Amino acid sequence: MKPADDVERIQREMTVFARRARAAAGRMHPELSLVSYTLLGHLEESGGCRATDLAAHYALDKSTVSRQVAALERAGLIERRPDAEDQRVLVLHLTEAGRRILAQVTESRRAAFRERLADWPAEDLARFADYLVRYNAGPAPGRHDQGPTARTPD
Amino acid sequence: MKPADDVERIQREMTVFARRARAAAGRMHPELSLVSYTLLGHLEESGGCRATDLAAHYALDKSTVSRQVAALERAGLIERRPDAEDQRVLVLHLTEAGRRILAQVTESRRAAFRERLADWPAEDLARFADYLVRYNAGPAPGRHDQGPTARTPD
DNA sequence: GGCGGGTGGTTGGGTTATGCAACCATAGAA
DNA sequence: TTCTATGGTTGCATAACCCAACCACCCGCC
Repeated sequence: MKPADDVERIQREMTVFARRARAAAGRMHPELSLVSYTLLGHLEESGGCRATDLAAHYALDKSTVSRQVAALERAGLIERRPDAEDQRVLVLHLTEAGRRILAQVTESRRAAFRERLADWPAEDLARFADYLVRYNAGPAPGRHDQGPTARTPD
Repeated sequence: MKPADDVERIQREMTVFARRARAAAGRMHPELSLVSYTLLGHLEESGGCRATDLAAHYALDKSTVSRQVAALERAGLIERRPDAEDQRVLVLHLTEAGRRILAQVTESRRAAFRERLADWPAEDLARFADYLVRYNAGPAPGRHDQGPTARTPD
């Protein structure tokens, strides 16, 4: 099979996945949208970061992230701490409640995933994850985002 | 690495991909949203299908698909042909214009993908695509969709 | 010390995508 | 025929986005 075909398959299947994941997330956890969940996950993984970092990483507008973050804060799942280095910056951290909810949803999602991935060899699973990471590590298509020296889009 | 960790990585990276793809799609092809593009792609691949099939496949609501389809028809990219077997059914087909646009966008997207996937061994590419297909082929998490004998969600 | 550009964040405004529920038409079984 | 299930459409409310305007702060430079 030609690589170009694989590229198309990748695009298509990724989209299918995304759509279903969104639907499933909304269905399973009305309290935590897929985006919110993802943001929380990112916070946990990064151990706290700025709103701008989130925006860059997910190719979202500042304002969108700002609102999402505000909602998460209102819900008591994260807190914003001023940065000592830079007064403009608000570093986002998970609260205990946030950590708890996140773990809960993660576990629930994981269970669902595990079910459908049950018959996958661990090796394939790892390789699949590696592929995704590798893919996303590259520059975003048609848009510059993320990265230490991310420049503003326009 | 534990499989559970890989499962989480997969979820997270898929989401990142989805977000960026959406952003990039909107930026590159204002005329054709990511969803529309995907629907067209599905039509081409399937050689015509019902709106319900699309909804099931992408875990979208009937109404959402109905509107998207209506928009695509207004844009002259698809046409709805009554099914001889079942008068309720409208089979969706790509028009010439639709086929053309689709090819155009596909090529453009493919170029972007190719760029970032340039240094991937063809073997990895194929395997990556296979993983995605295999993943999506399974039952949707938290929701039953698609499939010959798809039962209604609720 | 005071300016001016650049960056982090918020808010106002408007658009689009989506889901849910209600409704119509047709198919199929009782 | 009547009753139920299925394909589709439409009304309505909501959520998520993006863009642009704006405020606060950092930094280099006068």
